Amino acid sequence: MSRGQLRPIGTPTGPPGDDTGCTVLHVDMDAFFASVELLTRPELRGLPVIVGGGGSRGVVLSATYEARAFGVHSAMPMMRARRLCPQAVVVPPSSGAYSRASANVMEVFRAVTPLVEPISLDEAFLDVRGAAKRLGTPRQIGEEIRATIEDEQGITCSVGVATTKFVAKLASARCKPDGLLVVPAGEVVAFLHPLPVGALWGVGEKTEEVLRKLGLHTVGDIANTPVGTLQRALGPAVGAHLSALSWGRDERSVVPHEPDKSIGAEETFAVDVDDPTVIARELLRLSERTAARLRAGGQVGRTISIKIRFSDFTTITRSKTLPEATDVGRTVYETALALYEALRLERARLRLVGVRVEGIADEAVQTRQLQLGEKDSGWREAEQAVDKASRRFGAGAVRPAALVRTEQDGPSFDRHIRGKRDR
DNA sequence: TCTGGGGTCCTTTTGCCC
DNA sequence: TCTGGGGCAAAAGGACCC
Repeated sequence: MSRGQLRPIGTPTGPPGDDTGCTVLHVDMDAFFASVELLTRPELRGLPVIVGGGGSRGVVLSATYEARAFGVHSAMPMMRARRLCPQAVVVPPSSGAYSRASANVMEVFRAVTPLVEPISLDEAFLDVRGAAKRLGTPRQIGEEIRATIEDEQGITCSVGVATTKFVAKLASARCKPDGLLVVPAGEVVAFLHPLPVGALWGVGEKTEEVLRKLGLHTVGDIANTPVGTLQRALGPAVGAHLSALSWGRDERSVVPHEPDKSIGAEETFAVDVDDPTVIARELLRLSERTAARLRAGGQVGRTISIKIRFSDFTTITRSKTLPEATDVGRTVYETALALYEALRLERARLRLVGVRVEGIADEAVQTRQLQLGEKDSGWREAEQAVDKASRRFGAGAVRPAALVRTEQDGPSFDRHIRGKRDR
């Protein structure tokens, strides 16, 4: 499929104002985090740059194309990335800058259509059906978006234009970086079938392996396999889904805003931990953080779950559903701690702990019976006061006593108050 | 090669009720 | 009274995505 040369621009062959039958755009920023970093550090342009945590256990969050040339890609362990590309400049992530840049590009999208579905900070689907009269064909809209973002934000993006979300997403991936690709309705099957199975949304390492054992290597192979065979190998839902995708069938529409179904926080320790006191303190911190986010969004949740990852990377979860939904950190913590203690881990070495609240609903629509002297109520008011203080004085200004670090807690505290680390 | 942190969705198992 | 099984919700695990 040639890039951007499928049809002459402006010669309608389909419905008026639409030269391809396409209605969906997928916009994907190129090496987003790394590109944002380059805005403030132009001297790094042209160099291999890797954004990622500095610690020994970090992974690559984003890498410039110069770094990718060495085989570096996102989600790769930092250790490995440094080995592959020792000359790379490693930059710690600055999440605030990414959020701001993301908000700016989302604004550009919303100027085109209100039907914007963000998938992450750096990606979104746009339904441009309603924008055609005002702004031209989907291809022209895509080019306009690309030019605007490059002018205003100084970063490039790639745009896939298609009849469905999933084909649009594959199209943007095919024309990366800094490209645009239109896949007209009539060319969907020809576009899809040569692709490797791993290109399909929902096919990761495990599924790919199952498919490989069935002798299926391309999307076309899947298309020519009976649905029943796929379903027996992969389960009814996944099997049917992949079969449909392989023929370009994807009913999902562009939905502007889906509320979160769960909110959580987790942390990988710098070194494995077996001390129950340290683990309990971490559960408290994560519970407070999660509950604060619930309150900030005016939400409550009923199911509390914890996640434990052992030093060998095996992972378990435990959950408990409460009679009443809550947004109180203390309640989240007490439930999380009880779940942890019930495991009776006997000082097993843990790599990660996490806390998550599921079954989320708007606090306003919940009938709030808790205010009538339930044990939550006192904590709730206290935590709301903390929220208020945090907004005025900054996060962490007020914390549970167990989270106030003491001198023997080590270097990170020292660094914090003394500004340097020399003891 | 040694694997982050934020999520979603699907499947299987289990316990409960009738 | 015992047993089977349908239906359901919760719990647990796992694959996957960015």
